[in-house]
Amino acid sequence: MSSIKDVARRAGVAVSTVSKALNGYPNVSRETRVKVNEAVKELNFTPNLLASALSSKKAGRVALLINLNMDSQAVDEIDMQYLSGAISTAVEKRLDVVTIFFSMLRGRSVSEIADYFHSQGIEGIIIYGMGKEDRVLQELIERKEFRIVAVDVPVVNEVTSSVQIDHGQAQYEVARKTVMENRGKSVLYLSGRPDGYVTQERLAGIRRLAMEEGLSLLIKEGDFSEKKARELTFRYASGYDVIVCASDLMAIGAMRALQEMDIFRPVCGFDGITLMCYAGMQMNTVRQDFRRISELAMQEMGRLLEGGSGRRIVPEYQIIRMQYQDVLN
Amino acid sequence: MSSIKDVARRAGVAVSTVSKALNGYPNVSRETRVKVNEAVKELNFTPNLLASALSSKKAGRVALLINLNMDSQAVDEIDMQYLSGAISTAVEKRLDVVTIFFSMLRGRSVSEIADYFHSQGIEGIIIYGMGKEDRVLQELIERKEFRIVAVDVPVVNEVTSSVQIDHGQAQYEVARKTVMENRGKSVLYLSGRPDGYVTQERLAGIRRLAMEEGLSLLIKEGDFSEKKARELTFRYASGYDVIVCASDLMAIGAMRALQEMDIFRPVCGFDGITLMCYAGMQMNTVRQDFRRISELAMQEMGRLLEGGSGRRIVPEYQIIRMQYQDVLN
DNA sequence: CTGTTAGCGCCTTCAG
DNA sequence: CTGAAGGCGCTAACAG
Repeated sequence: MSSIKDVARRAGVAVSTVSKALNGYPNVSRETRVKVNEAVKELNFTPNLLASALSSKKAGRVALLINLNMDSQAVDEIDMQYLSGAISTAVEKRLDVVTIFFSMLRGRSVSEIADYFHSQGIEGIIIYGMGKEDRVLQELIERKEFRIVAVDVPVVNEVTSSVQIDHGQAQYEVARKTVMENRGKSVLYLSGRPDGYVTQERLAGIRRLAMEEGLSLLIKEGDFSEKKARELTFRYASGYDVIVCASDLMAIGAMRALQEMDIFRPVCGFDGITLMCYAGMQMNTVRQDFRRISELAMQEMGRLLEGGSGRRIVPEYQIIRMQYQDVLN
Repeated sequence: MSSIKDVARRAGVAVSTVSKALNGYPNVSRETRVKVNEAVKELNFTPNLLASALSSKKAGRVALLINLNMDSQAVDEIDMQYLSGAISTAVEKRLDVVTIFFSMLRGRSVSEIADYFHSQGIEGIIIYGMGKEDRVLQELIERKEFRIVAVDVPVVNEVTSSVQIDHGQAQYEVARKTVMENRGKSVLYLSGRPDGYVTQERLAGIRRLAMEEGLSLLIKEGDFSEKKARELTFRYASGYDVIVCASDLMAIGAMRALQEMDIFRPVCGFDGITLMCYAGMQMNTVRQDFRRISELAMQEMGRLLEGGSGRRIVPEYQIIRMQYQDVLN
């Protein structure tokens, strides 16, 4: 590996000049810039990130904080989409990325975590699936020591932004479609974990629908759990016309229960994960593009890292009526 | 963030002494070691990885090279298991990890890739799902510039190891079980992509079985593709007693086809992914513990990074007869 | 516009 | 066993 020194010698200039030329500083003449670039090509020079980060105090490293829930292994798809979206746009933006699972942080205090990040040269954090009760992350955000982008959580300040779809509206529309199609008058709603931010928004959406359409509505906490959804469906489904679930996994659980009970009720899910196709389920769902959401998050991170100020972003969400489709087509 | 200097001052010793104490050098007295540790605690000192890496020329960073195939989104589970296993043991071993997708390397030459890794301070690479034809990775390994652990690929040299299950034996056993249970006399085998290393080993396994049991055997390239498996099943299944697939995804494809054809043939899969349960399929599969495999890979990487020499590791594989289980249990 | 000079935070000989 | 000094590769004032 050749260093900046070699380039300088080869180009017949000083190291600092090379540095400036490479980092796009304005005060470098056309000629020298060309000379430097030639030397770089010839030597196949690639700047040492570690050194550059140490020296400039700008590592440009961002941590992807994701919450792997090992309980329901079926949602890997979402996490992979998140990862893949974030990483690919990080490459474009020449940002370094480390993946960190929530479980690695468990039991550590906020300052321990902060120190850990600092010591790793991490300046930005993208948080996926943060809970409402998560005091530690909450505080990490409040400290404002890191640029943060929170996905699906409406927390913002000078240095943190949020990226999310409009969950309330999405829940409203997908539920509305299902109810209308089936002329339902009563709805059993299986909600997410009560400490999730999205849970509240989606609840608001279904409540608005119930209000507007004069539906009778029973809300039960399904905790995003397939199992729990199944149990709740067994208990309450017979008394309601339509079942609306705050996640696909719960919808699958509800479907399973209905099959066993041998009664029919229209069910609607939410995320639109591929699994649904494999499970052979047919229902309406919002079609979330998790990859895109994550790309946006990283995009926003890039802005923040370059000194942009935090703010809230709400990208347009899109609802695609999803029918049962054989995955093979 | 306090630096090593602060610690030195607080402990009343020189920076170099702190460094030695912290890095477990032998020539430091018991007392000073204690003093240093106290100072570290009090100041909540966390060494700066970037600086330490730059200075020592040992970054301890390892890249996870994974091959996300966006075509069949159903195998995210495996990749997530890989990631999660590798990352969690990397944390234990205090190794820094970056996740890199194959797609990010496409079109780049070997030396470009090598430079990229070097510039990132990457010393080790764990390769998941490398193909046989992959000249670039092949050469990267041959260069011996990086410590490498190849998962499921039997490539080794002084600085690269391999971690894998015994695919031949596994294929043999799972197929054997299925054939015996159904008293089959002929087998349709849907193999994986021809350039995959594991494909050959599994083929050898099924061939051995056919030989030993005197089965008639038809082998077709299924390319690990659900769609292709489906087509092949349509074409050939009726003439054979049992269908053996080199991957779960293909097994699902085969099952789908059989359902549509409305004929019954026992099918056996391979990996044992969770999806099978959701798809409502019942069949024998090897139960691979991808997480564990990845943990072993990282373990081995740790060894290599500490100067251990490369060699081949074949952990014991375990076969668990997997029945159809409702995921809710 | 270009070169000189300090560091960034840590590790590592080499004297003491 | 401990401390002083040099340097890893690069950036960032500051002079020229």
